[in-house]
This record gives sequence, C-alpha cells and structure tokens, in this order.
Amino acid sequence: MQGSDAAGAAAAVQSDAELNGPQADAVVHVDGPMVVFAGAGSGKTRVITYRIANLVATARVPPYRILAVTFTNKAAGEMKRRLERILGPEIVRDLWVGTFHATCARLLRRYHEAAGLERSFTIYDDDDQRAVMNRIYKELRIDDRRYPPRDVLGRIHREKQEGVTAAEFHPDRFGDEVVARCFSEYDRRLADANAVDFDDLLVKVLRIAEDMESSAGDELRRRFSHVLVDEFQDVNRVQYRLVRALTRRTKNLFVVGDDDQSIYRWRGADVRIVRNFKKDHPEAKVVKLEENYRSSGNVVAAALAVIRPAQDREPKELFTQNPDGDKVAVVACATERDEAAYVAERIRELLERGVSPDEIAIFYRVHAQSRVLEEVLRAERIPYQVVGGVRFFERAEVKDLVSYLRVLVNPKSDVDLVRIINVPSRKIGDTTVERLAQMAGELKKPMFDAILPLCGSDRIGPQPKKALARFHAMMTEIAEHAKTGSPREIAERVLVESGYEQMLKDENTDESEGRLMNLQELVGSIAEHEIEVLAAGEVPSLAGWLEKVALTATIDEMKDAPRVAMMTVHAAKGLEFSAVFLTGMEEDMFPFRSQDPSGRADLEEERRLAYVAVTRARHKLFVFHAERRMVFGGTKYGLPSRFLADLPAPVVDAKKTEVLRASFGRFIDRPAWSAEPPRPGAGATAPKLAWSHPQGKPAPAVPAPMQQRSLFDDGLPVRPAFSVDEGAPSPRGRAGGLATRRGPDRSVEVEPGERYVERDDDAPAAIGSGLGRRAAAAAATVRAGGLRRGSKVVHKQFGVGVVVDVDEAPDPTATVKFSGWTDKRIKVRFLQLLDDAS
DNA sequence: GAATGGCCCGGCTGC
DNA sequence: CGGGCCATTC
Repeated sequence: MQGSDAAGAAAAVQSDAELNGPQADAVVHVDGPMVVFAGAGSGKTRVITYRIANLVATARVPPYRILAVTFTNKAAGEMKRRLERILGPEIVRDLWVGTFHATCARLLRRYHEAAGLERSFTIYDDDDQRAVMNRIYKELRIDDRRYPPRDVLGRIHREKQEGVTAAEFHPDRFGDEVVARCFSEYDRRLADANAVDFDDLLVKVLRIAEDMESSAGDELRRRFSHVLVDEFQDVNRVQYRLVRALTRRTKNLFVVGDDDQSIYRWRGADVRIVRNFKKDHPEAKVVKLEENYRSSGNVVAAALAVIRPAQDREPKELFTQNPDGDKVAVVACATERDEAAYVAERIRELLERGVSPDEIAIFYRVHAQSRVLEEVLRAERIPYQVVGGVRFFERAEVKDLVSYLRVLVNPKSDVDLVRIINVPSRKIGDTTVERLAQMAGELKKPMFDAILPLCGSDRIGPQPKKALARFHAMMTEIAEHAKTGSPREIAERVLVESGYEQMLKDENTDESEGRLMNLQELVGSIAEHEIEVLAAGEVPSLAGWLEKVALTATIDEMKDAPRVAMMTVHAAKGLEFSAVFLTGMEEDMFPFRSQDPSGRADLEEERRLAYVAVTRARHKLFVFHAERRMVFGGTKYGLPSRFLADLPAPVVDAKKTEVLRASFGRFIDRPAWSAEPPRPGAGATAPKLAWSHPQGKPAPAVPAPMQQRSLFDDGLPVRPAFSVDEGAPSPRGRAGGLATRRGPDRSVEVEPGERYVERDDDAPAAIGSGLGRRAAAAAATVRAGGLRRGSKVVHKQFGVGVVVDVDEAPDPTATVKFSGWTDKRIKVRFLQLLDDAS
C-alpha cells in the first residue's frame, strides 16, 4: 500500500462518511471487542464498510490482516465494490471479505495439510451427502425405514454445527448407535474421497484455529488483526468459536447484528450468541443504531408492531424521521391466483409510474408459492426473476457436467464417478459399478483407481471390461488435456469427448434442447469466471470455479437486472426495495406450520421473519392474505396471519380484491376449528390452530373477528367462516343463507346466525353450477345489462377479466381476457358483471 | 443392462 | 402435486 493511497483514502473516509453519532462511534473506535445492535435500515452496511476503510486508511492496518465475514457472497461483493470506491481496487484485493463458508474454504486450501486433506478437495452438497449415506446404508445393511437416512444426516449435521465430531458423538437416544456408526463411516468416506461437506469447512478450520499445539494453528491465529462479522445474530456455535479463536490475541472482534432479525435457528444459528455478547466480553463496547433511514414512517410503525410482542429482545427502539408515506395495504384475496393477479396489477401500475422493476420485490414464505405468481407475471409480460427455487445447479445435466469436472480435479470423489460413469450410457450397469465399488473397498483405493485392477481380474465379463477400459482411457485423456487447457476449454472438451452433448443432440426433444442450453449457460458461467479471475490478476482454475459453484447461495444468483425479484423472505434478508409485496400472510403459511405433526413451528422466529419481511420495504408495502389457497394439491382455508392483527389500525389500509368482493355465499369449507360458534373470549384460544397466540397477550374481551374488524374497516372478513356474507359487492340482498348445488343432499339449510359453508373440492366442474342463487341473479344481470366488449367481469375461477368478444347464441358465450390466464371462452351465465363503481 | 411406468411418500426456510 | 425409487418388461 502506498502512503499517498492511504492518505487519499483517509480523506475520502472523512468526507464521504457523514455518519451520525452512534454510527461514527462504531466506525472510529478501533480496538477491542465491540457489538453493534443495528436495527433494520439503520445503515449497518455503511458502518462496516467505513469501519474497514477507517482501519486501513487511518489506523494503517494492512488490508490482508482484516477479515470481514458477510452473510452472502452477494453482500461480500457489494461491500467490496463500495470499498473499492473508497480505497481503490489494489487495497480491496488484499482484504478478506466473504461468507464463513467461502472464507473457510479459502483457509482450508492453505491449511489443507493440517486438516488431512489434499489441496484439491471437493466440497460435497446435500445430494452428494445423501449419495454417500445411501452407499453406507447399502454396505452396512442398515434398515432405511427404521432409520431414515435423512434423519441420520440431519442429526450429523446438527452435531457438526455444534462442533461435535464423530469420535465425540455421544449416543444417548434410541437409534443413536446407528447414528454413531454412520457418522464415523461417513466421515471416513469423505476423507477417503478427499471431500468435505459444508459443516466440515467450518469445523476443520475451527480445529486448526483452536489447536494450541500446531504451528498451523498458531499461524492462523496470528493471521488477522481485525475480524468483523455482519449479521451476527445468525451465527452458530462453530462460527462463533472460530471468530473468537481468530481474535484470541488481539480481541479485535467487531460484530454487527440485530437479534430481531435472527431467522436461521433451523440451521444452527443461535440468537443468544449476540444477546450474550456483552457477558462473554465484559470489556466490549456496545453501540446501538436505532434510527431507520430506509423506510417510511408507516412501514417502520408496522415493523415495530410486528416485532414488539417478541420475547427476550435486546431493548431498543427503532425510529425514523422519514415521512409517514403511504399506509400499508393489507389486501384480502379470494385465492392465490387472485392474489397474484392483484400483485401483477399493482406492479403494472408502479411500472407505469416509472418505478424500476428492480425496485420491486415479491416475497413468500415458501418457494412453492412462486409458481402461480410466476405464471401471472409471465402472462402480464412483467419482467421478473425468481431467486432460488429449483436451482440451476441442481438440474441433472448441470450436475452431470459438474461431476465430470470434479472427477478431473479430484479423482477420488466416488460419488461423482458413480454419477457419470454411465451417463451417457456406456453399458456400465449397476452390477459392474457394484463390483467396482467392491474392488475399491478391498484395495482401499478410490473407485477410479480400482478400474484397471478390476479389468485385470476375472470378476467381470469381457463386455463390461471393455466398457470400463474405454471409460478409463477417455477420462485419462481428458485429464491429460486438462493440465494445459483453460477451465472453459476443459468443460467443452468433456461435453464432446464424453458423448454427453451427442446424447442430448440425438434425443432431439424440447427437453434435451433445454438441457443443451443449460449446459451452454454453464460453460458460459465458467468463461465468465475465467474473465473475472484474469481481471483480478490470477490464474483461473477448474478447482476455483468448482469451489465458487459449491458455495454459491441462491441469493447470490440474483442478477442486477431490471426485473421484479421474487424470493423467500429468508433470501430477502439484507436487501431492500422501494415496493414490497408480501404474499401468503395466513395462519399456517406465515407463520408456517409444517404438515408433519411433530414439526412445531418456532413462533418467535416466524415473528422475526415477518419483521424482516416488513422492514425490506422503503416506501410501499402490500401484504396479502387469501381466503383459500392450493397447497400441495389440496385447498387450504386460511385465517389471516396473527401478525396482521398486530398491525396498528392507523397505518393500515385494508382492501379487498374485486374477486373477493364479488364472491357471494362464500364457499368456505367448514374446518374443524369452526365446529363451535364463536363465543366472546373464545375466539383467540379455541383449538382452531395448533398454536396458541403469543403468551402474555390477554384473550380479547370481544370475539376475535370483531376485534380485528376495527382494523379492517371496510368489513373485510378476517374470519371468513364467521362472516361469510359480509362485504358482498352489491345491495342485492343476502342469499338467505341458502345455496343450492347439483346432486342430492347437497343443499343445506342454515340456521339463523350460522354461516353457510360449502365444499368446493371439485373445482372446474363446479364452476357456475355451484354458484347458487346469487349467481343466477348475477347472470340475469349480465344478460339484462348486456355484456359488451370491454365490460369488466368476474369469474369464480379466473378472477377479474375484460370481455374481448361476445358470441350471441341461445347460450351466450364471451371471450374474456383474465389476468394471468390465456383468453377463455366462457358461458355468459358464469360471469358476473362488475359495476365499475365498486 | 436399459427404459418405462407406477406408486409411495414427503411436503420449509439453505450454506 | 411432484420427485425419487422400484418393479416390470424388452
């Protein structure tokens, strides 16, 4: 680092910063442990960035002695980019900025010997882990019904996250003997394959860092003078121990987090670590950033209301000086498709008003919700990108090519070898592979190295021998070329030489076409990586690319493109958008409740998750809940999420979609929880849900529906089953609580005061015929009023549409354009005319 | 040894 | 509803 650079940077830090009091404290206080409780939108990324800049520019800390741990690679990239503007690329290149996993992978390449690995080790993902475990089950003849491999792997995973090794594993539960056996066998196989799993990356580095005897440990502990950790509320035990070990000498551990945003408990994160930081480090300086610069007043108010009932929070009060802005729209929808159509409509409006698509995001609790949203956005020609979901790198053809490349880099990796040995088909069947595995076991060699010995034996027939020998020759040849070629060239060669490309070309279907394109994209990604690495002045390698691939998170794949982003709330952590659409805010969806009866939800964490979702929005926040929703093939009827009830009335603008408004004699299934009529005080505690509402909240003195309605002042049926007929669109009068349906025994008489509920499980067939009297009335309106082109209509299934054509016949039919569907031809009597006044 | 169809089970969040 | 695994068949 040149002196002038540093001086310039120091000046830049001073002039750029404009940090407020607490922020400045967090930046300039250099030595010793420090914890920053940074509320959502309080500028913590800025603080970390400027702190690093300050360390380098003012405190003159050599950049290579600074380690900054971010939560995602994407965040690491952004931080580096910001720092480059302040410090210049030369300095930033020497900084260590990355996720725990990426950092540990990098360290492990340096200290591989101390971890008993070769430098070329492979990182196994869940799929690989499962493959290894299946192999173990087969060979040890373990009953996979009694001990599901999934559970065993999950158990091992949890143990590793706590830093427990196979040797230390203490069987104390039923079935733990099996876990113990699998654990050590699994570790042994990974070691033999020169491979590590995600947990190993951290654990192995931790072993070295905590080893007071070895020189590697000593060196590692001296490596960094300052360690900074972002999103500290989501670190696990191993990660915490690691950063403590790394700062054992200097004590310069700086952590930033928000215990309110801890949402990864299910993967080992422990929010108590940040909450107890002061206890662990009595000398630690504590800073709280409580001013939110991101969101409008109403959004902040909503966020606070959601998080306030949470327990054991670090005391802090988020506030903002931003204007109140628009209210939070809470939108009641009929179905998920109605929800999607409404989302699309609002997005369309925003886009027309000049909002950039990348300033808009749609959130959901689970990926499964994305499909319908995607369909509708596609139909509406709104540019979007789905973050995560079925990941690119999980596609079969992509994994195949990756496996080929991994075998080239690390021929010991048996799971990769098995994956590709017969793809494309080389007449090397299961039996042959089995024999090969046996041979490898006996020779205590990797399977690849057992190929030739097996060919030299008389254990297999001449055909398999030939096939195996050819495969071996092919791979050897490619490996030979791989010594000189660039990663992209190697990948291309593999595709050709292996016959993989030919296989797909021969198939010549739409699917194979798509696969070929995916492979092209993969090669493109390798080429891109080459360019990046070359630009950084380093030599691109296949191993480097493979490592990057293994450690790429879904969110890292998010492109900087003018597209609406769709993602889970988990993926949204750390991001912000001008407009946020938070969908599926219903009980059992969000808070999510697993189908698995043993799977109890962690309500506290779900609440924090909701808080994260809300705090992503800068200006506009739309929250949605649907009356019914298709979930895993069945229709689920959902109550509005309890988190909605926490929103203060003054910041909420409650709306209903037109489809919901127009829905008459709602066909609400009668769920078990409505078996009893609501009684005062019973509403909130009735066994309608597996969860009770948060402790400490007194049961409402009024029936829950009424209590909630104060919030939804347009008569929104927050408890649909109890308020079925309310909010009907027109004053045509109630249906008298009676509705008719086809078939015998299906018309139901309803007592006064009770609401009519009806099944709606045979959807398409029931369209129209199940509509009841109001439908008839509506149809009459349509015919009498006359349906024209341009008329707005509602259809039970398809939602709101615009008539593009009417076919006058004895049974008039209209062609209607529905949002999110292809044009439909529908009998006019199944349509309801929307009077535009409503 | 490969290909195809059916069945069963899981079913969230993800490095 | 969908994916993975198994059994059947060629």
